Amino acid sequence: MAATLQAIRGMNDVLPDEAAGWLAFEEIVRDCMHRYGYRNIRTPLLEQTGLFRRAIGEVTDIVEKEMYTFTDELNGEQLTLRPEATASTVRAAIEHSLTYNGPVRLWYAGPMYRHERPQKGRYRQFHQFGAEALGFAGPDLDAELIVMCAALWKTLGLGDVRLELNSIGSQEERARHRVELIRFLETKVEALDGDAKRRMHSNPLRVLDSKNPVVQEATKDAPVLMDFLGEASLAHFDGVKKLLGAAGIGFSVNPRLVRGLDYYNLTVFEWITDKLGAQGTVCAGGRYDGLFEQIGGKPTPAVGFAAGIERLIALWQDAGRVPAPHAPQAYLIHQGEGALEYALLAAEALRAAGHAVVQHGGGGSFKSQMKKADASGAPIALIVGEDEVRAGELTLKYLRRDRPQARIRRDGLVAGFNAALKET
RNA sequence: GUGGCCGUAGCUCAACGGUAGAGUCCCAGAUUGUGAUUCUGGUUGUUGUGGGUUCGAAUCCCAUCGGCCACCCCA
Repeated sequence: MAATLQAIRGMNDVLPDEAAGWLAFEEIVRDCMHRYGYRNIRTPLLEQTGLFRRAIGEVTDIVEKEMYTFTDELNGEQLTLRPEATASTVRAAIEHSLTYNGPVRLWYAGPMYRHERPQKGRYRQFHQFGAEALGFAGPDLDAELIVMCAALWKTLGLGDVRLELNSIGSQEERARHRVELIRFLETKVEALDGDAKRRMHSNPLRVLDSKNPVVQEATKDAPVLMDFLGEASLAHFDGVKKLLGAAGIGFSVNPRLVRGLDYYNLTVFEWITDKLGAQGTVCAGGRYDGLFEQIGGKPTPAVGFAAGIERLIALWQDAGRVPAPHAPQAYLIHQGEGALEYALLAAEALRAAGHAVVQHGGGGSFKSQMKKADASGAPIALIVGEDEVRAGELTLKYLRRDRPQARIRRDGLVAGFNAALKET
């Protein structure tokens, strides 16, 4: 036998037992998006590498070392598996002039790819859903997205997520703060660790959310970005906070909250849990008013978020809220002369009426068929033997209730079955 | 990319230098047309892979692949 083939590291099979939960989860997300007026968009998993380099930022970790990038050997194009979907969504919006007639609300879901070392809640192929409100400038959409998330957590029954909020202002405001921050960090350089020193010039904001207590202590009097925000930025932030207050959504302002991707401005937010170990961020987003221009579109304000499906499903499981998979309504056992054809047609009649009926396959003794019927979780076993075929009937046995089994007429099958289902 | 722990039956695990085992699951029978309990019997392995040490390796050593967790970073 050839060497065993296995899935690529960090890319997981979602097996049927678990996939049932995924389907239920996705259905809840779809329903939520629909209720808020967001329309689905499906973009390719593969894009030109340049899209992500320009959108996400050349000096981010994602672009520098985490992208699955390769050359298409057939035509020499540089391609990348999407590490996130906002860039693709905006690219599609520009390419198809989606905001020509005014702003649009969009949502997506699907796999993303980042070449990181796998650990709890972090995989090389992982799944996100997200929403993007394109063409809206005011704080109302920032708030709407956050309110929508809160509603979704409520539907899912997740209690252990908290909201952190910040405003990172405009590019100009960040630039002025950056100068002051670097000046401050240079005075503390002996207290900084290697990571902090490295980032001091490349991404000084990142130094502020270091997990190293020594670095935290040394930077506790660092210049705060919030103090550099002008009137317009502060008004926008106040608008968001006021709406969240009105909606009764609790949050804490974290002045050190920054986002990993370059395209954000003004509002940034994260939904965080303490229940998933080191990967506590379950959903994150913010405003990205500059992104359209950055990748060649007309200036268009926009705001969005992305949520990690694996992380949310893990939380959902912890909370014990994942619904049990649907069992079939009946398991159909057959044995003897003419029973197979008879059973097949009976099953088809029930399925046409909307019922989930599993017909036993692969032979086996009557006893083993009964065992399969039990294991299927179905409330009812339907039995077809030579007796039933001759009589034009089926035997109906309740598997989960102590009720006598009964014969039902084949020509009144659907009605008889419906009546029996009510007794389960 | 860095570090720690770990890879034995489909699953959960034992054996820690001397014959690879248990539970569970699965299959069959007890019960020839009636499941989930019980009893009886049965199948299941290149001990992740490749080298090395040894009379002898699941066990010790090295490499490699994979898993888990953390760092970095992120959803």
